[in-house]
Amino acid sequence: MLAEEKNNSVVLSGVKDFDLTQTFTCGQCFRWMPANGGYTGVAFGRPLHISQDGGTVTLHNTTLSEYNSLWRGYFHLDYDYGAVKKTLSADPILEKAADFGGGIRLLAQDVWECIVSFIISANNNIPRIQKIIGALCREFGSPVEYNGQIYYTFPSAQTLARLSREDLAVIRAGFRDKYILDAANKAASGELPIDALGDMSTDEARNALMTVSGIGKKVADCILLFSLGRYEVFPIDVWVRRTMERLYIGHEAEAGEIAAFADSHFGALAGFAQQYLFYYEREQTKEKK
DNA sequence: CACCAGGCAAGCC
DNA sequence: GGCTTGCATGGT
Repeated sequence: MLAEEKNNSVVLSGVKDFDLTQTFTCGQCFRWMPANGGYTGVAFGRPLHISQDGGTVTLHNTTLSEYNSLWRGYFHLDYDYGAVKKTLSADPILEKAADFGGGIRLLAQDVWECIVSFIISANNNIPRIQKIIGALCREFGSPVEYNGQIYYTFPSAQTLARLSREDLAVIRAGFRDKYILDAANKAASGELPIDALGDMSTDEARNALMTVSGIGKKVADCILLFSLGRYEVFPIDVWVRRTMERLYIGHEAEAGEIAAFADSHFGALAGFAQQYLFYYEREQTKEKK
C-alpha cells in the first residue's frame, strides 16, 4: 500500500480488504454520513471526507503527517485482514459472511465517544442512535468548518459533566440521559480513568467500564472491541444471538453458552467474526423486506 | 393499538 | 445468586 500527499489530500493505492460502505454501515460507528460519492465525518475532533475507487482511497482535508498519526490507526490500515479472513474461512459459515462483508475494517474509535455512543445504543435502534448522537454533538460539541459547512466535534466528558438531565433533554435520549451524565461525571473526575483503560487487561478494563451506570456486559464489550482493540471480544446482542442460534447452536441459547462457543470456535479473532456475522445477518434481513 | 429497538438497573425471591 | 419488570422515545 502506497500513501501520497497531494492538494491537502492523502491518496492511498493498493488498498486491500477495505470497503467504506461496509465499514461505515456495519453498526460500529454512527457519525459518518454519505456525501459527494464518499463519506464525511469527524473523529478525534478532525473533520474528514473519504472516498474510494476500488483499491484507491482518498482522504480529503488531511496531510501525510496527520494520516500517519491519526487516520492510519483509526482505519486499522496496518492490519492484515486477508489473514483474518483466511483463518476464519476454515468455517464454511464464516467463509460466506467474511466474503460478504470482506471490506469491513474495525475502526479504532475514540474511547470516550465510543462509551457514550454505546450507552445510547441500549434498547434502541440504529437510526435513532444516530439521531441522538447527532443532536448531542450539535448541541454540546464544538463547531468545525470544512468545505463551507459546519460540522461538530464530539463533546468532552468535562463539557457533559456540567449538564443536568434537563439540559440534556434536548437530545431526546430518554432514560439514557442519566447514564450519559454518570459516565461524564466519572470520566471527568477520573473515577473512570479513560486514558488508563488501554493499559489494563481486557477483564480489568471491562470491570472498570461496568462501574458506570448504563454500561453492562454487552455495552462494555462493544467499547472494548470498537475503541480499545480487544479483538478477542465477542459482543452478544439480539442480532448476534439470533444469528448464532440459527447458524451454529440450533436452539435458543443463553449469552453464556454463545460466548463459550464463540471463544472456542473463533478464539482471538472472535471480534472480527462477530462483525462479519452481524453485518451479514442485518443485510440479509434488509433484502427480504 | 400493540410491539420492538446493538440492554440495563432495580426490585424481588 | 438468578429471574422479572420498567424504562423514554420513536417507528412500524
